Amino acid sequence: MVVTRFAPSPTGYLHIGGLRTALYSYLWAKRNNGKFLFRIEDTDLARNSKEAAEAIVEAFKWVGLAHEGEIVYQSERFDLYKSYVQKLLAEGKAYKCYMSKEELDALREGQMARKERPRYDGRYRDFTGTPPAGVEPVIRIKAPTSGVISFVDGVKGEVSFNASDMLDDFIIARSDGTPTYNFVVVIDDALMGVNEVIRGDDHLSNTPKQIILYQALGFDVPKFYHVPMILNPEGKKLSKRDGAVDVMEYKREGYLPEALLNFLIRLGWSHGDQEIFSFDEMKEWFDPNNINKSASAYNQEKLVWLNAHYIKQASYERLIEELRFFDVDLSLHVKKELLIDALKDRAKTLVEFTHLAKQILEAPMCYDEKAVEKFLNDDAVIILEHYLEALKNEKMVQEASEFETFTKAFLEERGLKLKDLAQAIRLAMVGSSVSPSIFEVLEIIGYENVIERIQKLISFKRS
RNA sequence: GACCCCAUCGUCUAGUGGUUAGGACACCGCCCUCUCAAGGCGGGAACGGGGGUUCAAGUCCCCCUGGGGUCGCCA
Repeated sequence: MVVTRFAPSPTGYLHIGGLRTALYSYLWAKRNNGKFLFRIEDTDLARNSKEAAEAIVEAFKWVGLAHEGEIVYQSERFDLYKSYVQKLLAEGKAYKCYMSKEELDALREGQMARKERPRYDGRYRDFTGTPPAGVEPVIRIKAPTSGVISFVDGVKGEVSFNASDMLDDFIIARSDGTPTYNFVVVIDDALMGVNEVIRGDDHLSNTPKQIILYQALGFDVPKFYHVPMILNPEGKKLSKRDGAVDVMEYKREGYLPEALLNFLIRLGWSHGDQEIFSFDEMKEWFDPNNINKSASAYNQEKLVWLNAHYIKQASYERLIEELRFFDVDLSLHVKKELLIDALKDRAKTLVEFTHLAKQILEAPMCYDEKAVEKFLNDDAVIILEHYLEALKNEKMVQEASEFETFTKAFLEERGLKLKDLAQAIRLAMVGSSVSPSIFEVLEIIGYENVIERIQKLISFKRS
């Protein structure tokens, strides 16, 4: 059975790159009827926060990736890790190192000055004398000093490292007794039964260290997939300066989670020429073995296009529900379906959707200057006034088709074209020269409000 | 600097020795049209460079260049 996991460290929000590896892990587990587990890597008590862990879980909920079982918190498993440290110590596979931080820093500085790769020199590897007083030791693993460590990565293919220029006796437990990252990752993955690890390729060079640990601990080494990083549009590492990296920021900006997921799955992976993937299709076809080897640049336009696509596809109920987050409640509006139909081809995000909706729902507070100048000259005001009179005399016009019939008859009597009046009406309705079809807008706004808005524009122009 | 990884249109990608190098986003043009979108049709646009191997190289090998990652008592 395939068991995968997502294991973020709670130092902030859920990063977009993290979400992508989580998605891949989730999909691969689902495709194989396996399990997708969730673990919070909070061994560094000083840097982690409860709030950050909660924020990540919340983001996970938003995108709809469900994990199996309880969330594992590493901070609650220190005793477990300690027992494995003791085991390695007892077996002579790890040892106490009494080197102080100052000594270590001095060693590194010297190495850097000589342009060498900074590394521990192994001075306590075979130490048997009496330890220096007043130094709490760290625990180091005895790593091989020669040979080659290689593994077959599901994405990169065969990768190998020379132990001699890669490894040193790295620390598995700090002087305060807490275990370090590489150590706990290995123990937890092994104990949780994780056998396929999909993660960012920034972990590629940690992998030989972890393999050493798997072997020292007597665990099976899992299959690794190192997925390339997401770059910014300039091809550099994605950072906060490049816009949204926090997943929840996408929610605030009006993106649908399925658009985000669809965007992420196509960043580095493909299924022929297909662009749009339903969640079921993702689960059916995703395979980490054909993830692209090269890094891909974040491309906002594609996300926007995908989002527009999913907005077009969304049901009335869904859209009404999503819009609540932006303080727009359409549920009681009599023309809500017409409104939604009119806007969903035009809004690229839900934020845009709310702006467009409000523009129609609320009478304009001001008018676009250029539009007034261009479409509301003296002749146009007169036509509009006549139109207003005619409309008042008509008593009641309701549907878009009725507004259209009425308007066209009005124009024909005067030998005018729709062009001569349409923009003036639009200006009266929404305050600008851009809107959905005016007849639909008129129906949505309703006879009485239409009259009011036309009157308002005329008096604005006349004053 | 050392080590590791990578390299097809501007971007995401298809391509696994023989292709007019395909699709999508973006861009441009046309159609539709009450504006703006949406939609339809069409267009420009790529194999980083140099050596090999081969009848044949975007595809295999080497070098260069360029990019990315990692080198913590962070994860």
